[in-house]
Amino acid sequence: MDLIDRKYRILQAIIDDYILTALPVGSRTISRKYEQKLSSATIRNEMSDLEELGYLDSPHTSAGRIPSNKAYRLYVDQMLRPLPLSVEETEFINRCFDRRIHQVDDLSMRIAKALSSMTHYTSAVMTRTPRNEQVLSHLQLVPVADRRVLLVLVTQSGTVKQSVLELGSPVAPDELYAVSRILSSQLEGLKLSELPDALMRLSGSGSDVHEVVRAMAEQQPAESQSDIVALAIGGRSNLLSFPEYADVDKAKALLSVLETREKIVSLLDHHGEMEISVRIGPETGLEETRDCSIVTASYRLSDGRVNTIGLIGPTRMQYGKVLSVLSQVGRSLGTILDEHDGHE
Amino acid sequence: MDLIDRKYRILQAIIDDYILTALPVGSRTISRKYEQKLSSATIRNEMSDLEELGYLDSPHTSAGRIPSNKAYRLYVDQMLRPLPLSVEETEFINRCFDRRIHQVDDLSMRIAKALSSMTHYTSAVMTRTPRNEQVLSHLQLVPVADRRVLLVLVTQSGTVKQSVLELGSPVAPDELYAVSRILSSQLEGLKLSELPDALMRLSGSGSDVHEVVRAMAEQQPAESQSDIVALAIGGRSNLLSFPEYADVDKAKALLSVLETREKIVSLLDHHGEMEISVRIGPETGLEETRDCSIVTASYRLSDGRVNTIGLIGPTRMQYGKVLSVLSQVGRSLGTILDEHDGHE
DNA sequence: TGTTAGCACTCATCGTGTCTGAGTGCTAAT
DNA sequence: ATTAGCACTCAGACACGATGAGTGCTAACA
Repeated sequence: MDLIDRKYRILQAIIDDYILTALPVGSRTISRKYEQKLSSATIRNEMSDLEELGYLDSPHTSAGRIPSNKAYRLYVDQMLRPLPLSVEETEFINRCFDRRIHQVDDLSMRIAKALSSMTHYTSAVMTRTPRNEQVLSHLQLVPVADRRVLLVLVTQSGTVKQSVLELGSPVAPDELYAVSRILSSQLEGLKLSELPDALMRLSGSGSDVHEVVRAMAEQQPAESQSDIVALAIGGRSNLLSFPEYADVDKAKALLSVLETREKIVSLLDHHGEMEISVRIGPETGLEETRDCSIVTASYRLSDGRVNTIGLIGPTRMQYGKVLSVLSQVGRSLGTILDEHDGHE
Repeated sequence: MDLIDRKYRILQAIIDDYILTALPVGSRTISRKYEQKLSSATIRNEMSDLEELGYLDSPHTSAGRIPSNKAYRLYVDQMLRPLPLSVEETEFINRCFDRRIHQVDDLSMRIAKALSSMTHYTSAVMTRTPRNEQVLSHLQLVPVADRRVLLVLVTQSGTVKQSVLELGSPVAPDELYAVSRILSSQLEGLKLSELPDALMRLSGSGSDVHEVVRAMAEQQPAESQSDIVALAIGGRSNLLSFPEYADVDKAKALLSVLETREKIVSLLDHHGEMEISVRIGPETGLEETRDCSIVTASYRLSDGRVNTIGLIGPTRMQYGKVLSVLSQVGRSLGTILDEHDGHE
């Protein structure tokens, strides 16, 4: 269904205006601000057609029209002119990455803060480290109590994973360091997914080693299936500025979702092929976000980790800006992380 | 200024009622629900006195009274009867700790979730690890790029700290592992605060070691002053249920504070001697929280770490319940962490 | 002297009715 | 095909009075 040029332009004008103001837009507005050659009556006819085609909704008889999800879809897929970032914005992004990144652990948080402060939406930064592609770089046991040991696993991509082991019998601290060295040299270089098998093979060793191996083997199955997922959320309170969340209950429902780790992850995980994905309304997959849009950018790093950054806001989102910001930040982040990765 | 018994009881009734309903409470309500021996007129006289004494405010002429901060202070300090937790609640808390704590990293988050789901307020869990009391247990270098190295420090209390070093000249991965071993054996057992000095002494060693030592020494000063602070926040959206935040702007202002790490830390850090502290309104110290109350419980663990758990809500907080929950959870948490700590 | 009944007064809230203005759809003229 | 004109709709703003929960004060009472 091709829309003839004029309808197309009018629809675009309506969407642009509504994104800006959040107010239903009427024929007169379009005629004055966007299509001065045409009278409001003409616009009215076109709008009526557009409504019939499913691109517009009217909240009630005598309010203007608002774009439907179908309209946003069209807008994102075909009407979007890339909005170049301003010099200030580019500089802002660069400054974020420019700084020496000494604290790895809060890099995600810094990016999330930057994303949300630039766009005024809520941002998420997720790094998914697939367990079965990660190679163990070092293993360290730290005594915390008689029968309790902290196990620290460091992978070659720099991910650190801690867990607590419950030993059947106490092991002296000095012994533990010896065990650390033995296990570390035995297991280094293996993929995390190979650990269970390797542990099986080791279970015949000296008694202290055996004890630790047993404890590791015991907790391994529970963990080995799931990837390691690091998550940072920024600018939650930004959502409260939008008139669509003037109703506190709506706001609460949405913010609750943003407190549930699994839900956020499910929102960020899209299984499409695209690097950048825009999901509108119900496409987001969750009931609670049926009138939000989510834009995500995903990059697979050379060590198998997948980095996803995303923004969530009302369907009336500034898609142009959001897309530019995400792709720019995504690019910078990909570069810096892959450099990190030894393939600079 | 001692309040005679009756005034005292009436004030208590007013506070109780207001905490429950959030509605200004009138003389008639008190006379019917709390002091049936007295007529509303008598209550009126007493309330008038209480207002003059600064314990009550009236929003406007004909709208009942609401407790002032001074009243809450008195309430917390003198009127509070400890509210025992129900069986279900105690069990709920136990279940949180009962579970094998394999994932150390999300213990805080689990506690925060539990606190906020039990109280319907917003919770915070903070663990402050003072750098100068922590003993290094292991040091590991992981190559991430030619001139970039991930430094992982593990302390004897099980805290893991990562940072990225920028090397002046590239070091081969194999070399790096050798350096790891050397440095680890040299530095193990030292306090983190002793690292800078120790690094000075080591700077004469082999060239690769030297390079790493230099990079560590370079970033050390920036970090060595500040403690390592881990923070988890739970139930932010709970705040939106309270009528005091029906106004989205107020809600936004408060939620913004809860997105600023430093502000949260400043709210949780109180320098009193008490294990449990209740701060009301302006006592919280931040402009943005001038009509909130914050209750915190702090426990110093035997290895020097300080654990603080806290709840934030409107000044009209259920102090009784909050205090019981916090002290119960604090106790359990202290136990489990100190057991962790080798002193089981 | 402390307590209470009674009364005048205040003021937020709620429902009602009216008005206004932005919007639409339709029809007839250009 | 476009537009001017007109009747119609409907949310939002405003004014108005009624309601009722509250107060303070005074005078009577135990």
